[in-house]
Amino acid sequence: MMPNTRLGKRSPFGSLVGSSCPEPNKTSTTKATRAGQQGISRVRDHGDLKVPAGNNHKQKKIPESPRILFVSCQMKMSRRRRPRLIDSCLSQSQCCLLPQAYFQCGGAGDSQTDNVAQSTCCSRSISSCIDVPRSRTAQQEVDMDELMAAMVLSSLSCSPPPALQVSAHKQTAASSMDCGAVELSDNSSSSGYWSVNRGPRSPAPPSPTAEANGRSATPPDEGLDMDLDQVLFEEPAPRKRRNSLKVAYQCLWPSCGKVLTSLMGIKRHIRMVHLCQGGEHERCSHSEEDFYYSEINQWDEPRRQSPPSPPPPSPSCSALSRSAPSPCSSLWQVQSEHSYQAPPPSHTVSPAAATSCRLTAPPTSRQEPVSRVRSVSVGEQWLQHQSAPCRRIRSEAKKCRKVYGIEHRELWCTPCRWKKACQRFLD
DNA sequence: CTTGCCGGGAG
DNA sequence: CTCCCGGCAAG
Repeated sequence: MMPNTRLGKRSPFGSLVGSSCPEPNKTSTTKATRAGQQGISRVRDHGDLKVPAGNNHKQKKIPESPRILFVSCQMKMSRRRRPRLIDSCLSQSQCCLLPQAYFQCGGAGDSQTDNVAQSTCCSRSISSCIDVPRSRTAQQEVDMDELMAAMVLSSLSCSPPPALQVSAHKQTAASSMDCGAVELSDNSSSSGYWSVNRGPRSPAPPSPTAEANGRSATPPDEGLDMDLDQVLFEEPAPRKRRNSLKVAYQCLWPSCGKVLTSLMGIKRHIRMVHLCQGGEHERCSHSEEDFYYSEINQWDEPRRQSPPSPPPPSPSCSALSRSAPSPCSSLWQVQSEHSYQAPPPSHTVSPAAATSCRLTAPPTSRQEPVSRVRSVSVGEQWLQHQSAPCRRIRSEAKKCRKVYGIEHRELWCTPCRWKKACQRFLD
């Protein structure tokens, strides 16, 4: 046999994933313990997948795409949802086990330190803000682990802050614009951004009064409806973006939902309206507003239906849940990222890819995205998917039972007769 | 409920 | 080894 390599029956990867559970005593293993071990190990095995390096032909390589998705989704999590572990990490002022260039979590939130961090921007000083590298030239091969972790923890550190003083804010805003511009012009894949094809620093910063009036002075015709049924999620591909693509940014703040077409506008809106309303300067770090808007891309089609005003938010919904796509669409978003998960039948991926739990080919390029939404909830969806393992989908493939029927059991292949995995109609 | 199939036992 | 089946999990 292959000890410690089987997850148990119906393992998430079709019995192809190793189990981290030691096999205590085969003969004395009761059903209950077996079942319990399965349940536990499934969840856990996604965390620490133990896939022996190619010593078993049945082993499948676990794709990296979930992480990529995770990064690209730029998961945003409210403090409420912060895992306790990370919470304790934050509370203890411990530097998280992350590349500090991406994220540092300091406990005190010293404003002086913040300033230092902003000025050096790539320094390794402890800061309560997210330390976004000012320039990462040609780092397209950024470690996805680091990115993922950075995204998670940076999002966690950016819980809704109360406010910031205006004077301090301007300084922060300036540097924020600076870094933001660099980041936008940077490769989008490195930061989870979808870079908007805008020249860096193109618009001059508007006057503070204009900023203050930004909420009401927003052109109302920029309201875009997030047609979540048609939301497709892709990896950033800015170069392929067509000219007809409209980009808008929706504020994810609870009870807001404002949509602006300008990145700076939405940042300014978030910063001014939501982040920096009271005091507490240190909570309002630059780049924090990145986590409170979501980019909406819409192809230039005459499909606008709704009035431009933002939809009335449901009072019971948080920003996360409000921005959450419907289960269907988010599922599709996730699935579209993972070739090993079957797409829903109504989308453009060919049905052949539906059985891609076997990890055959990467997902086909989908050429008809109508709109895209970077939203908080995709990360959560990803987490849910992580805990709901990639199971062996009941495929369309015929099985002996289906083909011949129970009455012709003698025609079945032997494994089918033995209630094993069918080997005649492999899918 | 059905279906696929893993784990395990009997011979 | 073959053969069979309990039982789990997904649909």
